[in-house]
Amino acid sequence: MRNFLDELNEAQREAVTTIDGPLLILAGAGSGKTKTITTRLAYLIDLGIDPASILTLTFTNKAAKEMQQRALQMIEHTPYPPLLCTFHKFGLLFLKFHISRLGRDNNFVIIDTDDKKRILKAFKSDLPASLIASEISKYKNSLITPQEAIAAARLPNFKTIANIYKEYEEYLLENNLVDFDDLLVLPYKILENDPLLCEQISQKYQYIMVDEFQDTNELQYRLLQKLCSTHNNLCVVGDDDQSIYGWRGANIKNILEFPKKLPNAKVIKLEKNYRSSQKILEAANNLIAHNRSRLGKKLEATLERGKEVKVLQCSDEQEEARLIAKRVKELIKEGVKASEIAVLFRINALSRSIEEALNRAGIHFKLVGAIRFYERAEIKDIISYLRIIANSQDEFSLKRVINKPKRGIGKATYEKLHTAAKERHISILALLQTISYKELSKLVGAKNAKTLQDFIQKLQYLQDKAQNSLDTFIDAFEETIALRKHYASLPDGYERVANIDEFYGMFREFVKENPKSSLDDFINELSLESEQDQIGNEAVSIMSVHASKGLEFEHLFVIGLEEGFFPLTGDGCDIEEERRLGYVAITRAKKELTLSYVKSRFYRGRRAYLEKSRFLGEAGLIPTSIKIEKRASFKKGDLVKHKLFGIGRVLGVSKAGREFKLTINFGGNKKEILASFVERV
DNA sequence: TGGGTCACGGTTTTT
DNA sequence: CCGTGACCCA
Repeated sequence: MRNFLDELNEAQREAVTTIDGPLLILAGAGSGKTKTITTRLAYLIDLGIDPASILTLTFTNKAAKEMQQRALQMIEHTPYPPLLCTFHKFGLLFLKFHISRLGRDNNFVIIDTDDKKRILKAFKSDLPASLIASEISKYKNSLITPQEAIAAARLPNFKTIANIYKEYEEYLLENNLVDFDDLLVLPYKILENDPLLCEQISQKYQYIMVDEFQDTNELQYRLLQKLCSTHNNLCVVGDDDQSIYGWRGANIKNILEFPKKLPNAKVIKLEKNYRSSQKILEAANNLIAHNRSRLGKKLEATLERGKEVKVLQCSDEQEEARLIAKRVKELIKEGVKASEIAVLFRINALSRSIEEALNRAGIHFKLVGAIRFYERAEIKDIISYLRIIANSQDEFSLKRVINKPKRGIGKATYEKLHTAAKERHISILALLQTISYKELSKLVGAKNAKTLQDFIQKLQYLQDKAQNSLDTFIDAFEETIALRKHYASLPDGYERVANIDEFYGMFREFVKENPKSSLDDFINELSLESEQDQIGNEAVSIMSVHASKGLEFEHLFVIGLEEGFFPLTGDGCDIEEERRLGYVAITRAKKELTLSYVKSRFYRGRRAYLEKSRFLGEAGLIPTSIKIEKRASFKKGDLVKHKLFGIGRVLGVSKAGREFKLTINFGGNKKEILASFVERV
């Protein structure tokens, strides 16, 4: 153990050896955060603390996996490893043991966001399912019940949403489904209702660590409070300057106010940076210093001065992409590994020109986090099949696959089955399993009845197979359902077939490694799995700034540093969060950093003329021109044309924020209009 | 049932 | 400009 401590700097060592009471480790970008956490874990165990009493929570599977690996390397003599997993995985484990306290069976199935929307769509409403989904998520994360939501709703739209929320919850309960929010909400409710259990659990986990604490939402924070209610041994690690998930509910106050909320909390700052050159850190420090709500810390360089940060000015996105591709090619020629090069952008729409230019230059690249594996239609099809095989109540999965591959069972037939099942208060599958052929043909016609009976027989056969011989299950699955064959017959099926093969392979591997597990276990494991970890060795990575968090590259390009794109302005824009995004982007770079902007960019079918980003000036990369007061392009007496009102004459000009407002006389009709909405005649 | 056409709207993403 | 979803007709 000694030697592990010797490898740490002073602040890191203090963080590792402070083990009692609340502790906030403010870990700047590239400051050895993972090393500190994993060493702390090893240290605790080395002190003789029971690994079973240590809990470490992360946000992503990737982080959990990485830490697990690194910690295990350090811990040599432990009978069992400490629990280190995502919040959601912890919730899942908890529910497997305790969901019975809510009167529910622990063979529940986890649904993902896509499934959620599918369910919501079935409750017809004119509001988009995605909106309803996010509103429901907000309710859940604020621990508001459907009844409370209905009672509080004033506006008609909110009433609709609240009512759908109620129906949705009933649907989940009926089908024994659990959504991602439930994995946290339900454990919280259980702990809230049962103080004795809460105390027991808190006693069980004497030492709790949380990674990326700046990304916790309200519910996660409250769950943590429950978990450490008896001891307050809560060590949180994070960086307020890297909080970039406010828009999805992360509450930056959790980290900003941690010292205030827990007055005896110790705060340790890790400010020594081991990743980037001095020049790069300077830019990062300069930029983030413009934020007001932060705990305040400054990255200190340990590496050499390095190259100047480059600012690349281009006329348009074509040139920008071409110049970057050219430089990337040079780097590769010089022997730089492609995996050490990345191009980042604020919004995915900007990736296109880069992709094209890299393609043209013959550079291998990988678009990180575009469409996720398990969100692909073909994979979701298989998963849906697996779900109905594992849990025959699962109606929405059935809906997805009942006509896949096409069997001629369309919407109309499905509706007939749905109403018939509802009348009898059973699931469609149960209906199909019990109904006689005669009755079924009366309901949907002889041809469909035959198809459905055949379908149900296949499912029953597979259900049997899943229970008795999971090792050969997946082969039996392809034999009976023939999804792979189906996709292979489609014109663009090549990639889909490859995905299906990969999935089948994953399944076989899982069964091999977990011989005692059930199909249910596989599905649950899968729902929490993502695969953003495979960043190719041979390829240049191109990705959004969000997707780059936690990664590092020797040579980094950040494109689109223009007002309106980065920072991305618009309604609900949080300029400080945008700045933190800029900070995250810059601090990904180790040796060489290039920031580019264009004068004009083709976007949404039109060419937009843009100003360079204020971040360039704030980072001290270009001289901050003393703000020249923007002059109005119109004056009194000018003739102008408006799309709707036609031609008019300017009567007056006034300022409206960064813009100018014109008073215009359209044939006796006086209007106040922003200058950007009219053009000179 | 399912293929075709048109209108519309459009950040960032993990579990 | 491009993908999605609603709607219509064979």
